[in-house]
Amino acid sequence: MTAANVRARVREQLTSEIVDLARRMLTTEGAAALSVRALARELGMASSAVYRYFPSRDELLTVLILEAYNALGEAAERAEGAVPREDIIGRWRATCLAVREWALAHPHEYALLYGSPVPGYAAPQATIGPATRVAELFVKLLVDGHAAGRLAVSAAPDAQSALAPDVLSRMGPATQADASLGDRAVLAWVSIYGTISFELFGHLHNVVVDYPTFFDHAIDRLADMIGLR
Amino acid sequence: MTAANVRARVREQLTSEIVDLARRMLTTEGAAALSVRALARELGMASSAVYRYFPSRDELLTVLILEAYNALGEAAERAEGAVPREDIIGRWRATCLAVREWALAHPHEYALLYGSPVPGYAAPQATIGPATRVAELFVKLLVDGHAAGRLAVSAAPDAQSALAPDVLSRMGPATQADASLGDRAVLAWVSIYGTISFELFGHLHNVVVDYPTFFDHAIDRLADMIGLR
DNA sequence: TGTACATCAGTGAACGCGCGTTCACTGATGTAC
DNA sequence: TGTACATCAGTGAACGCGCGTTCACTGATGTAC
Repeated sequence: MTAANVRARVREQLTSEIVDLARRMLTTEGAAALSVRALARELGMASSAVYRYFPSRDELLTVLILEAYNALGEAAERAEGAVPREDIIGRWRATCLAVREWALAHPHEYALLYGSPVPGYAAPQATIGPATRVAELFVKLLVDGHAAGRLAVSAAPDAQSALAPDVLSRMGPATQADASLGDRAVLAWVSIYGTISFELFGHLHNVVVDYPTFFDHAIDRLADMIGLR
Repeated sequence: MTAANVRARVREQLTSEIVDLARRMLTTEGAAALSVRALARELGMASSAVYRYFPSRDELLTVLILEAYNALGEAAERAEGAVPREDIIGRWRATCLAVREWALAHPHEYALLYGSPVPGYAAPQATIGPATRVAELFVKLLVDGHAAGRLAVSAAPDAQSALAPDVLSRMGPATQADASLGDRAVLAWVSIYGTISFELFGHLHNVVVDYPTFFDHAIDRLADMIGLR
């Protein structure tokens, strides 16, 4: 290994050490408390040194957002992947449960992804891919469900979809037979996140007593709404 | 009118002028940009003078949150109130549409109410009432719907609700006949907010093309889920 | 292998900014006799 | 009605804090000949 490679490796290690610490700070204190200076303080180095590794605070935030999307996506993929392919409802349930579990375990990260947009921060292109990993699972679910005949398709005449054409086409042939299927699926997907957000942000306080059961009911109802069986 | 009353009246006027300006700043710049100093600057007075009217920034934020909840509640009540009492689905639709409309017209206020919790800010008791005005409309809807026989009640054996007992009791006798009714209603309510939040926060970008239509479909689907007819 | 140079990581001070809140104060307005 | 006192609104300076980012620098590490 050349000397240059040693240097590169050391650099990589410190870079990931910075990200690790930033993630820990985000987890415990929230995004608002994540500052370059606090980070440097914790690392025991000058705040200016951090700029050798990240050009700005926003860049660092972007990395954290990317990581969070990927962590959530991975958790969902792992849970969903453990269910037999033909058990469509089981896959739906596993995905939803994994999202909620991850959100409860990482409330600040979840809020960063799905809470109010951070003022002055514009999500760069690079976040789009990781941001859609969970959605991708739902899309495959629809395709597989239709192929396996486990997706109720009831054509309503002159129904029209409000979705983007390429989203519909990715959802597969079922959306052509049933124009409302895509919209219902997106609504279900959104409702899952709405439920989790409301739970996490405290809007179900004094309304729901047994959160896991409530979520469980929600999953089943929404599966029903999509037409999974 | 005594001199003291004049003073009190002047004081009241300036107080509401401050709140007005604060609301305008919140509307245009968002909650993060709302600072006592910026406010005073805009008012043309010393920042310390503001403290004659509000003991702290948090107190001011609380007033704005209260106002926002009340404005949203009022908008929903007005829209819902304009629909004939016996048109249960019409009332449901009007309420949902009013909430979305208000949210689109006041995105920063909506984010303040339903986005990520503001770090370090604990909502005081006083916000609870106004916060439930819209929910109250939905509850009445259920009660009236059941009384009018416009609420499908299908008892599922050994189903159990995850809701707080007093919420169930406020929802009326229908929840006793159908244990899942309350949960479904709350899920629908949450889903409406989830849909609005996702639209507002940009998560439906590249997914939904026609937002009003998507929301319209959502309303109908969710009414169906509750069992309204 | 040794030396001259280039690259790089990290430092510490500084810039310029904004914030919430306090405090002693000045004047104006109101009150009591 | 006039005067002494009390109340109140608003001021301006200050405290103490934190932030992101820049910049000239030192010293160590790597590279080319």
